[in-house]
Amino acid sequence: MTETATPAERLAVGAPHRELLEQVLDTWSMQVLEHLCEAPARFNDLRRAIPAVTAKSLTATLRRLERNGIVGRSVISTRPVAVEYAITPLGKTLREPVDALLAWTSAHLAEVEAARDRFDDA
Amino acid sequence: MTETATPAERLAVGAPHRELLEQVLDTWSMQVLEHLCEAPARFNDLRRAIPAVTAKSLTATLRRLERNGIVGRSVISTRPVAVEYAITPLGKTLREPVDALLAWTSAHLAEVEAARDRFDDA
DNA sequence: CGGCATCCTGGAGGATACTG
DNA sequence: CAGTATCCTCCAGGATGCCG
Repeated sequence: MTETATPAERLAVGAPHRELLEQVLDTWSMQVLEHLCEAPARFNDLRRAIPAVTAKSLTATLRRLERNGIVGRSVISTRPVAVEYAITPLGKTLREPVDALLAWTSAHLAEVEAARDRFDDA
Repeated sequence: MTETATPAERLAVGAPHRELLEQVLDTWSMQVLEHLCEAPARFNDLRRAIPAVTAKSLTATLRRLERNGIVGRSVISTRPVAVEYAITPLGKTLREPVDALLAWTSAHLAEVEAARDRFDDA
C-alpha cells in the first residue's frame, strides 16, 4: 500500500498515529510494558513493581493496552480469582522503538542537562 | 561510564530519563520538532503549521525545547522584532528514535485497529 | 484477589486582552 | 511580530469504600 501522510500529518492532533502513540507512551503504559516484557505478572505484582501507580490508573492502563492488542489478560478461575497479564507478539514489537528512545536518553541526557544549566544561568 | 539502571528504573516516575521523554514526546513538541527538522521557522509560522496549538502552549513548548538544547532561538532585531527557531544538532539526534516510533505505528496501526474491533465486540 | 463506583481536587491548558 | 498576563474551565487521576 502507499504511505501518503507526512510525519507532521501523522502527528497532528486527532490523527490515529498520534492517538496510538499517546496510548502507548504514557507514564504507566511504558512501565507496564517493560515489566511484562520480562515476565507475565498479576495485577498486584504490577502494583508492587510500579510503586507510584494507583489501582484505578493501573486498571485503566491495562484495559487500554489490552484493547490495543498490546497485552493479553487471562483469568484463572481459582478462588479467589487470579488474573495474569502478558505481553502479546504485537506488544513485543513495541520494545524495539521504545528501547531506541531509552538509548537516546542514555546517550544524550548529560548533554541535555548541560544545556539546562546554561539556560538557567541566563 | 557504566549504565546501571534497568529500563524499568529509567522509566520510573521522577527518573531523569522519564522526565526528559515527557518533555520531548508530548503532542506539541513532536510536531514542532518535525516542522523545524524541515526548515527553521518563526513563531507564527509554527502557529499556522500546527493549527490546534495556542500561543500560550506554543511558547511553553518552545521554551522547554530551548532549555533542553533541542531547539535554538535567535532574535533578529528588525522592527517589529523577528524570532527564528531552528533545530540544534542535539535536536537532530532525536529524529531517528522518533521516526522509529512513527514507523512502528505505520507498520502496526491496522493490527491495533483489528484488536480494538475484537475488544469492542466483547 | 482484582477490580468498579463515587466523590473530589489540582493543575494543564484554552480564551481573551494587552504590550515592547 | 512575538509574546505576556489574567482568568477560568475541565477532566485526569487520587482517595475511599464496596463487591464477586
